[in-house]
Amino acid sequence: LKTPDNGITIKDIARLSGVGIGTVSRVLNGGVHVRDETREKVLKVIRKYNFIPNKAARTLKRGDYSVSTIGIVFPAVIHPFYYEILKGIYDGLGELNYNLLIYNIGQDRDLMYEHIADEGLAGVIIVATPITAKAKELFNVNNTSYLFVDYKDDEQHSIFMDNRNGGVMAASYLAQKAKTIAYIGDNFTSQQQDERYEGFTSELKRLGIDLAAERFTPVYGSETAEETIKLVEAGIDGFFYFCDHQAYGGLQALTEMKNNGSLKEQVKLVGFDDMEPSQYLGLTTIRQPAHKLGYEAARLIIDIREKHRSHVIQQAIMPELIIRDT
Amino acid sequence: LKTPDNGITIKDIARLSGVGIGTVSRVLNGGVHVRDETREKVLKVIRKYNFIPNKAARTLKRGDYSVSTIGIVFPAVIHPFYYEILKGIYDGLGELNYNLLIYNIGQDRDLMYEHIADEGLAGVIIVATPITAKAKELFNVNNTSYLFVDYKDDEQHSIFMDNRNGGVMAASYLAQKAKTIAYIGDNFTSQQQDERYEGFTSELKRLGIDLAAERFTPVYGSETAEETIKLVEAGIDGFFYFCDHQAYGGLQALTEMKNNGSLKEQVKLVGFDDMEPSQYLGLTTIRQPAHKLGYEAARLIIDIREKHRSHVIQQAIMPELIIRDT
DNA sequence: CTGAAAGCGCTTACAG
DNA sequence: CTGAAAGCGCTTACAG
Repeated sequence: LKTPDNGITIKDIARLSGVGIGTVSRVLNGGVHVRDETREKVLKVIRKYNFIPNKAARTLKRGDYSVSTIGIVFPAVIHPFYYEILKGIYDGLGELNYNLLIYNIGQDRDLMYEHIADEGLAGVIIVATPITAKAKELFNVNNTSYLFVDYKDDEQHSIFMDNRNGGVMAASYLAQKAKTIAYIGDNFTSQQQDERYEGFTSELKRLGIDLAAERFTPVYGSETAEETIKLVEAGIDGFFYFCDHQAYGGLQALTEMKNNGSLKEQVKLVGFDDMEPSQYLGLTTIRQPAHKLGYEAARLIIDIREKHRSHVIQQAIMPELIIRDT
Repeated sequence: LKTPDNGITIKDIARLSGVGIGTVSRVLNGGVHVRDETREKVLKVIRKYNFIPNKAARTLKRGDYSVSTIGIVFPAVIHPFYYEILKGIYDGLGELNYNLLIYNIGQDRDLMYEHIADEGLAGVIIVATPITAKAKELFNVNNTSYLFVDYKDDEQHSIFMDNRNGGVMAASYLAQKAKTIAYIGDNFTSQQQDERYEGFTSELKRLGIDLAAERFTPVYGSETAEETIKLVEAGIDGFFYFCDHQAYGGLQALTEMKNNGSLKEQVKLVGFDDMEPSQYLGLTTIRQPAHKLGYEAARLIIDIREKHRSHVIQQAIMPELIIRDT
């Protein structure tokens, strides 16, 4: 998790080169007011011992401003959708001149948050995952602002999709186009899926339609296609998938059935995300403006930091039904 | 570029809350051995003055190992391909427990490199762009290892695609499938394009074929499709595009022509990258294993740092011709 | 539970 | 040109 520096200090270098530490420091900082001969001597020792100046000491003494950096935390499993969000964050922070520090320590989340909290960051963006009460406490004590993205925490700043309404949109579309409707979801539980599912089933119920079947499969792999084929054979003609990548599996199933002549009637598919391939594949889907989500998050975290707002921001972004061939 | 802290120190907080600085520090560090009443009092002042502990002082005193962080530099314009590389870097560094610090300061590159150099990073990965001699000098003096990815610097550690051979592959494929061949490239100059172009044209020449036309268009937008239509009408039946996204424009042109009946003969297209939509679209392309490139880069920069190698690493990765429908 | 003090590794006036 | 010393803002034994 951490790497020690090699333990050599400016004092060692001074002793080893037979000069004072001030002289070593001068060599390190541009070498002005140092005799060439002395400088060479010191430089040789520095290189020999692979000396790296202690950054903390340097910063402390110099009274450096800290370069503005925003920390980013991703969930353990990264769906491609999150990369779209990351692009948005990168673009948004770029305009505001902030760097991104992406944390990547999977094993011990608590330790990670401890780190983040005393990193002195300008803010932290937490993508698509909750955090522990302990982590929140750490952030608070250290005055580190944080913002949830694509996740709704009722008591903290959050910017998120209106997943429930996305589910409603899918339901009302399929209700018009299909007779027997199924849901194929992700076999991982998530707030996002819970809400889409709730919106989808509630709207179906409101329209007097029963959900005919539901399956939960991995986002990647062949299972989604296989389940789709079975369900089509069982008479389902309308599918709502948790995400586009699962819908691609459905699309593949349909192509297969078309090719071997087993597809009897029209089957409608609705995805969720509107990832790049969807436009080329003609997939009807619920579009999440991922880039916008990230971009807005970037602006928001800076805003929170600067304005020191007292009220909790809860910003919902509405998805959009994109009707294509399916 | 930088933000000053608000100038408040632990000393101020101590004075303002009527306690010693040790007590403030204890509150800051978990609050053990502090009376609840005292803690609340101090916390109130901390919050009131929005005190953020100086990270440098903390780190220095604690003798913290520095958490291992690798800096990442992107070119000003980010092609989606680089995000694939980033995923690979993220995954590779994740396994090794390093964080990613993505620099995002577009305006003043030199100042950025200065920053990076005295950041005390475990290493720097520079994606698809050269750097100035001055930046190299800064990295060297501060003992900061760096590695070029998807760019070849003959004198520095580099991991890159064999773009020239990619061009050769495209040429030999099209030479078999088409009679009249054109190149449609990016209207930005880059090392990558220079090499693909060189490989492509050299191989055509070797096979006794003349390049019938070349055009340079923006990667995004409608120009590529428009140019493709014009060239097909002029008799071109084989296209090599700088990248998949330009080839998608070509694909779109073909679909359009097919639909209005103006497509007389078979036209072959070859892209470069093998981005996700390509597999769905049946695009023949030269695959660059972008994820692998990033993943290997992550392992390499750590290796360079740990082994303190003296010889320069020059690792070429071979692309692969993926034949699909076009 | 709390305060006073030492010291982390540097940089930078200040003398010489 | 060079050395000795102060001090950056914290943390953490050490007393009390």
